[in-house]
Amino acid sequence: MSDNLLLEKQLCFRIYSLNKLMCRLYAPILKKLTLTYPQYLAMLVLWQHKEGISVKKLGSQLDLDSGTLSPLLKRMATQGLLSRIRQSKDERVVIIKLTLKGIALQKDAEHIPGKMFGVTGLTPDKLKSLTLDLDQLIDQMGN
Amino acid sequence: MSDNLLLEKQLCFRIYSLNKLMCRLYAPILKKLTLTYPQYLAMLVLWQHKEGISVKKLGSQLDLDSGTLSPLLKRMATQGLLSRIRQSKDERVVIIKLTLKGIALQKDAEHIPGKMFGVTGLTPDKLKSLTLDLDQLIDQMGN
DNA sequence: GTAAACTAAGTTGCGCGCAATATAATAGCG
DNA sequence: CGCTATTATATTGCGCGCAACTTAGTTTAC
Repeated sequence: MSDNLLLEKQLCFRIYSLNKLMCRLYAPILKKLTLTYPQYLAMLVLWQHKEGISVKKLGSQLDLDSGTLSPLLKRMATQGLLSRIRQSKDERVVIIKLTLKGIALQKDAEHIPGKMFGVTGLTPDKLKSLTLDLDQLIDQMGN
Repeated sequence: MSDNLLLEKQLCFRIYSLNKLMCRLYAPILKKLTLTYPQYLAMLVLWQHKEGISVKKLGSQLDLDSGTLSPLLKRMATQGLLSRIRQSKDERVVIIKLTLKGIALQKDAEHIPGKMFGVTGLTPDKLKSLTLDLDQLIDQMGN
């Protein structure tokens, strides 16, 4: 009976733990913007598409399906951060567009990346190489 | 307005995506063992503690609190994988102990780490260095 | 020895993440 | 044109993950 089944040996457990840690560190910061962690990730995309973006395209960037996004976006619409409008040209498509309130949140978020970078304790070079490693891994694992 | 808020620049998004990818790749394999991904992680600890372990200690190894673990362990007990017995010496403590069925599952799981390592496409050296990097990051971020 | 503080586990409620399914609109093909 | 296949979004149900709270048992301090 080999010891390959030790928790400490699993790469997946490190990813799992690190993801939880990230969420926990972001949560109190994002709470001030009334955003959850996944909502923040959605906002990152939406801030780059102030002209509006379909649920489908948003989902492909975030790697999330409509089963996750539909209720998430509905909650954000309730908060007044975005509007959900069906495209008349193709009635299947719903376009997500930030409201002025949603756009305004960007200013309050601008300090976050720098702050979190500080928390990681990484050097810029180390961040870059880790980013490359993770991208390669994500690519290899089939996304 | 700098571009620090680009999704593609975020380390946290890579961790988030990679974690989801991991779950998706493990899920079909673990389904054959009637385990979810978090349940599998719990089993890794339990297979190393066949004499039994308290919910508290299990939680500290997995970095999960009783709010997550209690229902998870209850479901696993329902499946007949483990027993939950209060310690007479200290009635607050519940000891989790694998059943014969739970112990037997280990044989069916032994092929998983090797299989998943193959999926990552990593060399043993690369796995080792990535593991060190992630451990350092987890450590720095305060666990 | 009793009140207060602490600890372990459980419960409730909510937001994901995803499988499975449903609904409705469009595209493609004969 | 009509029928099928495909596409976009939404819904349902379930298992986390965690905050907030509850319950019950133990420790501490006076």
